Amino acid sequence: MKDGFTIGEMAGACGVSRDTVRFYERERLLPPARRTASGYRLYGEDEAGRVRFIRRAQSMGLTLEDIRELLRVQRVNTPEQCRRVGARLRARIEAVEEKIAQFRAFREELVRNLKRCERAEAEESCCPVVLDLAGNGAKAKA
Amino acid sequence: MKDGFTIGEMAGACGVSRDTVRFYERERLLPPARRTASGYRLYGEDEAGRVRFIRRAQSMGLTLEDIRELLRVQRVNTPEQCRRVGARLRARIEAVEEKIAQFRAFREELVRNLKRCERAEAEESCCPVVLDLAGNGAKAKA
DNA sequence: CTTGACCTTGGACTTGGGTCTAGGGTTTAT
DNA sequence: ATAAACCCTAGACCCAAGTCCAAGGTCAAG
Repeated sequence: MKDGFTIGEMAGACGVSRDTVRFYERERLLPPARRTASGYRLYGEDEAGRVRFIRRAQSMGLTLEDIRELLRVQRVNTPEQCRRVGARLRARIEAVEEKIAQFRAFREELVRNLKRCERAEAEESCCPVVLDLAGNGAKAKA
Repeated sequence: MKDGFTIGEMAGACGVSRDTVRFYERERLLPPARRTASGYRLYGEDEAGRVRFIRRAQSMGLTLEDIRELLRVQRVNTPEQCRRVGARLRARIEAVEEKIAQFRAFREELVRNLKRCERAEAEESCCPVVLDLAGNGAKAKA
């Protein structure tokens, strides 16, 4: 049986649980696995890569549904499909760029608060940190 | 009753539902609201700012628990607390920076796929897009 | 003084993304 | 040849973060 990994091996290698892998298969994020004669699932690097992609995408805030969409992109055949895929990718990239901008703004907000905190500390004036809650997009407080 | 917003007004202004506002109060992400004589909740810009902060932080991938932590930072008094707050903010900022880096990598991954897609289209060779699933961190396929 | 649009509470329900359990079968090491 | 450590399925369960509902109270307009 040396032509693949068992579910436990591959799950471990990807930092997820066996149950999660089976769950992804049920949810069609992974294709039905090859099986040994006795019915054990058998995996290779492909599947492992796919699981890692899912986790990465998830940590970027995509839902499993979004990811299913992205994965449908695989093994495209007609030029027509090809164009749709391109469009999908472009949309996704824009969304990611937007997200990066938001993160930067959020970071600035935290930094502002940290500075205030440090200034107060230096002055021994005792940190009047009140998070600058309204932040960028919000109406200022007059 | 012109000294504040009703729950519906302020929820609307923040793009959340009344139920969500009440939920945040129950979860102690908002302090118990002031009330009118008849028991209606009454809000000002402060609370609205706070709700917007929560939503922004959430969209950065923080859980309500994380946000509760950040909010506890408000109205700090002793220098001791001040230092803890500073540490917390610094940790959060680092986490956000890490996240930005991940996003950039993810973006690159999507761009690579898009390029492949476009190249294939140009060549009329029909898009053999197979998402480069393993991506940055993963073991290469041999 | 009623109608409709608001507000109150408490509690049940939902959805997404898993996680766990029971009741089996298999493989490997000893 | 048996125990430990895997694997299988189906289905129940869990948690976060809301969302919805019922049964009622309030307020502004007509």
